[in-house]
Amino acid sequence: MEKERPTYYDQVFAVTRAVPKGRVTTYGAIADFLALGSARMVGWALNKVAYGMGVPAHRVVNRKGELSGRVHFSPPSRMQELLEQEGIVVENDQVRDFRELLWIPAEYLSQEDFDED
DNA sequence: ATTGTGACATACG
DNA sequence: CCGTATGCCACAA
Repeated sequence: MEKERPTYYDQVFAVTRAVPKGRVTTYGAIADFLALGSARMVGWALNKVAYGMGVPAHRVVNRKGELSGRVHFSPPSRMQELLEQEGIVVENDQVRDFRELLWIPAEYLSQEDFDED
């Protein structure tokens, strides 16, 4: 077996997958939980997978609650549809009651508790 | 090693 | 609200 150390992607994927249905999180929140660098890395990592590994990337939005990453979906409207399927209301490319739907991994998960695999 | 890139965040004017 | 600047740092070439 080829030994593979956890890459930054895996961290982001794991946390993203941990986001409860009907909730959303932000790049900054994930980055903060990982305590690794910046939110940019999160979006960049998601771009590599883009739902390819079963990662609900549609639950990740920017700090304003906007679907900033929808352009990376196929089609872009896919992101909003997925969110609406989970009961999230999206208006003007922004999540309604985003503040209430926001799920911060750092407040629910522990780096010890969460495993990458 | 260096440069370019990026689904962000924050600060400033 | 908008544009600009800077920080952030993993990864590809």
